Amino acid sequence: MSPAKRAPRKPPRPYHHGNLRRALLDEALVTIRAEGVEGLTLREIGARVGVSRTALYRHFADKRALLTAVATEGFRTLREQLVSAWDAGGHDDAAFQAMGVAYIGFAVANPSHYRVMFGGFVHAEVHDPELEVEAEGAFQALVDALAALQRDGVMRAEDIALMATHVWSLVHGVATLAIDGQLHRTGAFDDLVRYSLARLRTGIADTRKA
Amino acid sequence: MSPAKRAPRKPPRPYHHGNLRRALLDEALVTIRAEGVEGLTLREIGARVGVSRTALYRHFADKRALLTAVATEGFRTLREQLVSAWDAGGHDDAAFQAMGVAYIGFAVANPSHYRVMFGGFVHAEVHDPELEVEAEGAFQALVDALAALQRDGVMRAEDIALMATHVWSLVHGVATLAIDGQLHRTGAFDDLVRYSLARLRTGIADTRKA
DNA sequence: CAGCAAGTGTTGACGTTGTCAACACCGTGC
DNA sequence: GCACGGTGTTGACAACGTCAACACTTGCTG
Repeated sequence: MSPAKRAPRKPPRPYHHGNLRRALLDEALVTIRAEGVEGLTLREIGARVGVSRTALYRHFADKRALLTAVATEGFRTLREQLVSAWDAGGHDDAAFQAMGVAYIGFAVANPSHYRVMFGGFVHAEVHDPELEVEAEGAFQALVDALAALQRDGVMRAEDIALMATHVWSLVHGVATLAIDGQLHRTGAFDDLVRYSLARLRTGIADTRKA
Repeated sequence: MSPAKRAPRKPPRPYHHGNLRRALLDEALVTIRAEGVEGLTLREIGARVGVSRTALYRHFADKRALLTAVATEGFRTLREQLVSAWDAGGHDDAAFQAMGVAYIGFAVANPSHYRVMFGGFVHAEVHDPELEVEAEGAFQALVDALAALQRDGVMRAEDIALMATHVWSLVHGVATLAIDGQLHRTGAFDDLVRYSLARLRTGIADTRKA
């Protein structure tokens, strides 16, 4: 055994962590992914990062603030994936379908994270400006794509916010029902996604003659 | 002050409650409605019913079981309201729209209750047979209506489970986004509901010549 | 009618959790 | 070289879900 009981030389971890906020956020996301939102405890993520249970309070006001930050990152990631899908395609009809698949895919691949974003653990009359910005950004990705399609005469030339919200509602609905395990009634999940996006498209497509 | 400290004559409440399960369920729903799911504590609802904190365990296995029962009642109420809307109309296109309005209306009028049904507080790999039955019943109301409309040539003659799930996804999406306060970007909520249901209808309508 | 068993409700206690208050350590600027 | 704000720690507390042990009540069996 090492004789030095006190004053250990070269402690492997200095008193100040360096970027504890980042580390806590990462660890929180890992834990949520593994055990769900309900399984997240402040004490455990502190321990996992190698820090005491209340160190977190120097970086987040409370548990809700931590979850809000997690949600904010989720919206940022979601927007990136939506934009990627849209840009990878030809900014056309097919690319729009790909965006829908990407949205639902994000939710299904990260169910617990998605739940933090929409499950009511956050906000509830509290407005976090940073969260609003990122959520708005993800929504805007959808609006931009629809605007392009309207311009090209692919989609109806209607109130774009209304149309975007309609589209969002559908993919959000499919995503949350899938996450909640409510889709066992239908056959293959991929078939449902394809069908639903096709019917969505029919509903908002421009049917005028060119 | 009454001299009788012990052995009070005629206790206003007998030892056995009579129908404690029913009372607990009602009180739980009232509390959830008032303070949300997160605000529900077993101790408080016990106290509110005038019973000790653990009396509840004679009627529900644990907190989750109580919430599952609340969710089950929610699905039952939802089905009733859907069927009412469908039957009140002429079993036609307009009645179907009314069903959509009723669905979203239920969620918006009972946001916390709706969240218990879909927010992942329940099931999560656990299957409650009674819950499944009621959830299935609500879904079936939708299937029945769509089947009638397909028969009448109003809606496309496609896989009915697929179509019903698509419809369900849309109304569920609108409902949850509304509950989560994510629809402030759009204008009047009623306009969105009308628009969304109209576009939904276009997407699944039968366009063949009669 | 005696008594026993199952059902129902109570009290006490335990471990866990989020959070606050008070204190300790660290780095930087005067 | 020293004060100070930022950062991390320990101790404590109330609230919560849940278990175990006990008490009362009702209804059945002999």
